[in-house]
Amino acid sequence: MTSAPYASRERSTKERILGAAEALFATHGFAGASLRQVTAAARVNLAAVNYHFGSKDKLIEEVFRRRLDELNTRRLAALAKVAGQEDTSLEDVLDAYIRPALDLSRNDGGGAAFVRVLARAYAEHNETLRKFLSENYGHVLRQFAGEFARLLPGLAKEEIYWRLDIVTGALTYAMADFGVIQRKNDVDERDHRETAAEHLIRFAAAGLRNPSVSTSTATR
Amino acid sequence: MTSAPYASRERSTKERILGAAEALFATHGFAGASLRQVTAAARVNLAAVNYHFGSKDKLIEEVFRRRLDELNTRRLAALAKVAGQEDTSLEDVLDAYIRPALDLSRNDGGGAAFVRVLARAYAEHNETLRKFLSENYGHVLRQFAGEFARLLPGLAKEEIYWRLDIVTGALTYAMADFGVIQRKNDVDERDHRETAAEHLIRFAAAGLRNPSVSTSTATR
DNA sequence: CGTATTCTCAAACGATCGTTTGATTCTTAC
DNA sequence: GTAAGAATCAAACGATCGTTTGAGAATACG
Repeated sequence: MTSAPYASRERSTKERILGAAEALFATHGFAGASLRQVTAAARVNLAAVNYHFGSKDKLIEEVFRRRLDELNTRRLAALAKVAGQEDTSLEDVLDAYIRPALDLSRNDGGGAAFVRVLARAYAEHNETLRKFLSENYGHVLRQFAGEFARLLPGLAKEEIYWRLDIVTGALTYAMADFGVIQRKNDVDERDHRETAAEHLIRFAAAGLRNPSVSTSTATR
Repeated sequence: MTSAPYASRERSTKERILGAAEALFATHGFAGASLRQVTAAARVNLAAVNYHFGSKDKLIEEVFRRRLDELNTRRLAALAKVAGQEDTSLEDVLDAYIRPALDLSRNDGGGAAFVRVLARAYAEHNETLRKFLSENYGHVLRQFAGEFARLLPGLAKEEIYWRLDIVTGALTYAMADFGVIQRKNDVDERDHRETAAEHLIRFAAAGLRNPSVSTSTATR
């Protein structure tokens, strides 16, 4: 049909591998999911992974690149709509940061799994992965930090990075549905994530607005 | 010397295994750290793990039980000092929740590693582990939720669990030092965690105090 | 058409995994 | 001192891991 060889399968071999890898990495982790599980789920030959991607590590990187590029683009696009304007609120910027991740998690079948994979990446101490994420994620974080600095002139730049770090951690945690609290069975997964995002935005906004204090113990 | 057989080593075989496992699980994850790595780091024989613990899964459970019991006890003790009193502030209760984890992370050599292991447990989807953690962690969370409910009469019980879930996620994230922001090299690890705890307490308090809103989109 | 290239496939590679075995060494108790 | 028990050890078990191989099937291109 198109130019793809061995074509006219429902999806190409590379895409099927990426989809299966994403789902299995989310469930069992990078070390816990084997290439035999991945290729079996994708209904492709075992050797296809090393043929199309070179190695398991390269496959992991490709799983990230596919979604992360889109997530970063959406976040920056949402930020561009509100950045620098007078009537922009803190909630608007936080929404630009959180909403794309929420949308990603419910658009197609694989997005929800990727959010969990993203949380894995933070938990894994893999230096290669950390470096890869920092390169693709760092400039987005920097742009958001710049806008937050504009809206929060009372906070030092370093303080903003601190708080943004907490927000990102809480976001990753909430989005990945790693809470101890298990949602009721009659509540849909979408509603669950939507509610989580609403709470998180209000929570984060209140935390970011909190005025900075001098270096002392937090209590008493 | 004492009653321990093969004794008068610096520490017993079981404790050496637990310590080495804790450190390696924190660095490489449960699936990523092998028993050969663990036993080599502990300078014990490979078969010692299955002899003393029965299996790798049982070893993982024991790594958690050792620290989690102490963490839960400290948290409940700290909560008991401020619970039910008139002049208790939200920051006090949050401090009772966060401070023990901070102390644990810097007391001895293994505590800091365990906090990272704890974060791993949230990331791992292992059902056995989740169940184990829920059993040892659930009643503590419930007691804190009760005290928060007293201090925040305007919030529904379910709303409090939501926000506490976010706090726990952010705490785990911050404590495990999983941020993208890397601290300056001249800042000590202890100061780093202390600063993180201060930020987190102020952040969480502001987020918890935020009045509840009706079910609508968070922004606009 | 025929040749070249791309892709798939079954099979096997060596390495490593968790676990088990059986002999050996140390400790305890009478 | 000696038997019973607990702990350690080297070695091997079968299973699974990521990766490689070489032949064969499907496609592309002249």
